[in-house]
Amino acid sequence: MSQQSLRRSFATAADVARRAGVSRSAVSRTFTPGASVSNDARERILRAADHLGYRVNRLAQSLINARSNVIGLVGTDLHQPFHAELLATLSAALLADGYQCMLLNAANAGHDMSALIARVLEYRVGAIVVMTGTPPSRVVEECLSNGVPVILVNKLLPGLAVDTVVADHAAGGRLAAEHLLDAGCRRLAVVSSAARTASLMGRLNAFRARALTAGVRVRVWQDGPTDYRAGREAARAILAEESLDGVFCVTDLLALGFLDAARSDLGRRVPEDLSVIGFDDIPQAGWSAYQLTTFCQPVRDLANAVMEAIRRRAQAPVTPRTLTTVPVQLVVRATVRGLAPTATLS
Amino acid sequence: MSQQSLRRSFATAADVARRAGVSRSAVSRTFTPGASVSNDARERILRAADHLGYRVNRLAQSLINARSNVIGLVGTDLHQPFHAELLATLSAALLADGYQCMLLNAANAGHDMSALIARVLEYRVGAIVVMTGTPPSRVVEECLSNGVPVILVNKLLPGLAVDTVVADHAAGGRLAAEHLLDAGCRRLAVVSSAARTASLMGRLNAFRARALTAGVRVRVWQDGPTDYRAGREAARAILAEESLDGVFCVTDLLALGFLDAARSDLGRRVPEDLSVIGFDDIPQAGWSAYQLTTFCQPVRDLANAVMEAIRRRAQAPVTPRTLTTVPVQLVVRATVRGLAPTATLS
DNA sequence: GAGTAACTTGCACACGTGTGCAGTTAGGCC
DNA sequence: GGCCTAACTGCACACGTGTGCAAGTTACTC
Repeated sequence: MSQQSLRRSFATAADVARRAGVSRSAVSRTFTPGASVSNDARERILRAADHLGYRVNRLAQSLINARSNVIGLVGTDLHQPFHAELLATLSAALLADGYQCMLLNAANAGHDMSALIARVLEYRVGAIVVMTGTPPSRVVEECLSNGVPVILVNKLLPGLAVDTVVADHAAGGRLAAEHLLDAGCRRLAVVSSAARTASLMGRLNAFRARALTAGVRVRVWQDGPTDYRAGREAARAILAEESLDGVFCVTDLLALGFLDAARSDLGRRVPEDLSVIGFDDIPQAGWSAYQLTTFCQPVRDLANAVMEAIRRRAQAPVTPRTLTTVPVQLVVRATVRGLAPTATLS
Repeated sequence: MSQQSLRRSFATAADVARRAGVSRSAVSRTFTPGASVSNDARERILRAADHLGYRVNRLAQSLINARSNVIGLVGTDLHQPFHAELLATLSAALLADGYQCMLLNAANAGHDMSALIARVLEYRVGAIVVMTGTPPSRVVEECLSNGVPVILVNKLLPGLAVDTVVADHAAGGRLAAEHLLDAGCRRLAVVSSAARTASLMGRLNAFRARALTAGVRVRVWQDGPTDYRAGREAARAILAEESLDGVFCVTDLLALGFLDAARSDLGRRVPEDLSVIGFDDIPQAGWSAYQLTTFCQPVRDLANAVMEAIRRRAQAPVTPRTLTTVPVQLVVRATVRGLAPTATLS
């Protein structure tokens, strides 16, 4: 295909212009929607561009516009099912809208996160979406003061002009309590983690508040991370020391670990002796070894809300901050007593 | 912090130079490792830069160098546990080495993938890593002819000058067969998918070949995707029509679905009646509801090999293609008859 | 003290693109 | 045919940075 440019680097607009016998401006205009080029010239240019394998240099383009259409995606624990699903959905939506995603894996959380965000600022990203983990507000302020919008998913940073998208954690916690109470559970516990995230605390507090309304006290466990292993350890600790009949785990991973330990290590029957509810509705929750009753956090709705916020900021950068709440939905399966659906496994 | 530049955009090197009373070159050199600046000037410049919140504009920088230190990461099915883990590990390694990751989620695979790669080429990425899915060789050729190295993980594209990193799928398949034969299984099957990937076919063929060596024929199932649901369906189809005592699922997700269907839908006892082996060692394989015997595909080694290849190409772009094979490791758990470890669950 | 080497510094050009402005051309209408 | 409008085209500047080159400065050696 390419003749002399075999080992050379990319063709430039000037190369295309030379081959098509026009000025470089014409080439630029051909690739700029809405610009004015004659059909004849456009056709010659497109042919030349195709022949040379021309690709617009976004670096130069973004340099002019002072802003690239790259979006920074910040996240931690990307391997966790829910985070992975959110990332997959969000990145697909961004790509479909013509954006590019720069992935910031803040694996070693905390102070590292500011360094990562600072690095991505060097690319003049069009926006930064924080999916997981909480960024220090100093960094967020820096983004905002430089005109880079920040969008937070499932976390709250009051006092900053950031758009925020959250699932309705409080409704989930409240419904979880009601569901367990309806099933006749009276000795309740909630299993959370040492990370006092806004989303986790929202679920926990709403659960406890609703239970108290019914005169039921709640044993609270907050320790370790929010993964499978922590769920198992919570079960061993909690179930050994007191007898419970209803547990709300603020995360599916916690719930699945809790379930496994309760069943195989501690010999409890679920849901006969013990009811368990999770949160997130990760794929594993639906696997037939678990059939966990949980809450679906609609990832697609979250992603859509984020896209909405990005588009809004792109058009009008100075609009006031926005808070979008996405409803959650109870998914009834088979880990709550008496309320199991007439089991039909597809 | 910022005085007049509150709502302004980013500060430039010229701004810093003005404030520090030096030329713009000095600023550039201050942020270029190994360049020559006096300590006095450097200090004044750093102070001014800090005050103004200066960040090097990588767009302009990469425009000069004709190459950015952004790496394109191509993948499909990012929500699948193994893919998510590979992505998490690889992105962390890249960030630790000073690179940035541009994520290309080729969710709607096939022809879309070329469009995505073409788009990321516009950012003059330093390299492209294909983690999942197979890119059309036309696009790969375009990358190479433009001097953008391509690195393939777990797939083979013969005849192209691409560096390749693969796990030792053949060894895994062979060992799986041996492990089942050692356990006394004689009625074997392998469960794969309709996707005839090099990695999947490598596992399958080696398994079958090794079994044939022992005079055992193998029932082969290749249908649907490589997920949990497909594993269940395979179990229903295969176990209904013939009696088997050893099954190798080429993916853990397939194996877990197979296990669940075999146990709860079809009433088989595992491992007493039926032995099952998976591949990948995703976290769920170790959960106590499954305790799946499988092969660990060492994600960290794969990531390291990729990093190695990137560094090599960065230094010497014209070195001949490289093929790195990463060994896999049998993880013995409890789904193969008679060979379960003396169970101690930590 | 002179010569020289090493180190600093600023100028000016280059990277590849978008776009305002002015100039040119084509086409329609009287 | 002359005039007016609309469409098209090219020039030249701008974006923010890296770096070769030459000029300037400092320090060291004989």
